Amino acid sequence: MDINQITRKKVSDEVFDQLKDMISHQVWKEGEKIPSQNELQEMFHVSRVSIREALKKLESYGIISTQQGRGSYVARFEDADWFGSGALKVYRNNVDAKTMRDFMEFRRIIELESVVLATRRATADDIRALEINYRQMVEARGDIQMFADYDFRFHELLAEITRNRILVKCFTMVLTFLKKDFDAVVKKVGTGKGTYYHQKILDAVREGQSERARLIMAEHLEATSAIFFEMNQ
Amino acid sequence: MDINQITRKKVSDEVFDQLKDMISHQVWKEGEKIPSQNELQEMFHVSRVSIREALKKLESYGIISTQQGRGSYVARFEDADWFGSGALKVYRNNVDAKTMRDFMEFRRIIELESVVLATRRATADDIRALEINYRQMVEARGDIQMFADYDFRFHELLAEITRNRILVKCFTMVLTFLKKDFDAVVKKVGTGKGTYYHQKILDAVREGQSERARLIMAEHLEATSAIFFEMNQ
DNA sequence: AACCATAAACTTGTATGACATCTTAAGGGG
DNA sequence: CCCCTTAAGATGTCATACAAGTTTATGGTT
Repeated sequence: MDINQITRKKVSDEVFDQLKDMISHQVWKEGEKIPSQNELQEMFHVSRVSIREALKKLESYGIISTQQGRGSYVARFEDADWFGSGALKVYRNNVDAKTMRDFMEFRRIIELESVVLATRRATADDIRALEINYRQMVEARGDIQMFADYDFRFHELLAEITRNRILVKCFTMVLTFLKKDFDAVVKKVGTGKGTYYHQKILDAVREGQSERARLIMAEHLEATSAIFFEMNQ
Repeated sequence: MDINQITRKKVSDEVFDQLKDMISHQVWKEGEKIPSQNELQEMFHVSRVSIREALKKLESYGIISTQQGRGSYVARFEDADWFGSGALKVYRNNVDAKTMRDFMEFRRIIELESVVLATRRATADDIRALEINYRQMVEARGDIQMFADYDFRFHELLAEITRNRILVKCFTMVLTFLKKDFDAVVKKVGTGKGTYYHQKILDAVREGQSERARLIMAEHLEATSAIFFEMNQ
């Protein structure tokens, strides 16, 4: 059985998490100055060392920028070098509609190319992995969250089958960002549509018809993002 | 005239840079343990605080992982969350041929889609910016490095014209990684081919023919990567 | 000899105090 | 009013000590 890891978290990490959440909830907005290290020290009742370590991590993530003699300032989303790092989650709560559209559009680019390359490069084992995933997803129809996880995993599998590590990284980055919305859409539309599209994509991949796979994926994504924008109009 | 910024760098940043370079040059290989903080302290003749700050930055970049009581270990490229951060440069020197191919393939995906979207969304100002860039590039034929920079900028402009921030970020990430190779190819083939393709792409964008723009870009990239692989066979 | 519990040594994490360096605001003399 | 000096506030660095986690050494028991 699994033991609950009871590793006490490091003080500096707790401070980091709290500051991250506070910035995420816009206690201090983009470009604004956060309290000085002395003030934070008194707020959190920890040593300045721990405060500094937390700030250093935030700075490395591109969430704040620190200047000697002046203080630390919350970075602008534009400038922030949020890619891949934990910074993505920080900004997730307060990106504007335009940025969401950008993410959706980018996802489309990645996934359409992904399914084409995957179709060309899939081995027998890859096909089998997709089939297993499909079966598991169907069987999970009772548990919508589990269903959504298998759904997500199907797309991830396709990315992995391309054998392109950069593509996989990008895919993971974008889909991690969109996971919550992804789940929301699945819960909205239920399990029917998902299995329908996945089966047709799986067939196309199995038969090596990359262009057909691409078209079905395009339909699939179209339907998904339509629901999303309907929910967030 | 430009004054040479004579800001003395922070001690911790100098330590960071040196450690980064050492890891980049595989003084310690992936998975290996780097010296303890006490040893580093004596090696660099700085306080442990500065060492710790440098290590914290490396850890935040995903270049090392630190465990209390054990030490710091160089992260594996696979696990490293190198996206966007300075970590990319660390691994640049010692990625394998497969990863290079992945980057090239990914660049192709990004750029082909980029030029299509750019063609659809370009304003009169955007066209003008591209024309100016083209003219500057032609005029810079005498200085091959400046020529390469304008060349690079042309592609970057196309990405920006899509107005998709995620696309731009990804483009920048990949091209920053490939910049050195990019320059090398330009220096190899000279200025003729570059101006030829850029002009044809510019024409297609101006006339709003996205499919044609895409095809020429495909040719352009094909030629470029052919040279690259020829140089690195 | 093999085993195991305990202690010692090593490594990272946190706290405290002091001072250096940089930035900005305040104050004072022209 | 302007400029220079000064002071106050903020971050950067150093030294020291101790806490907490991990590995190694130790020494006795079986």
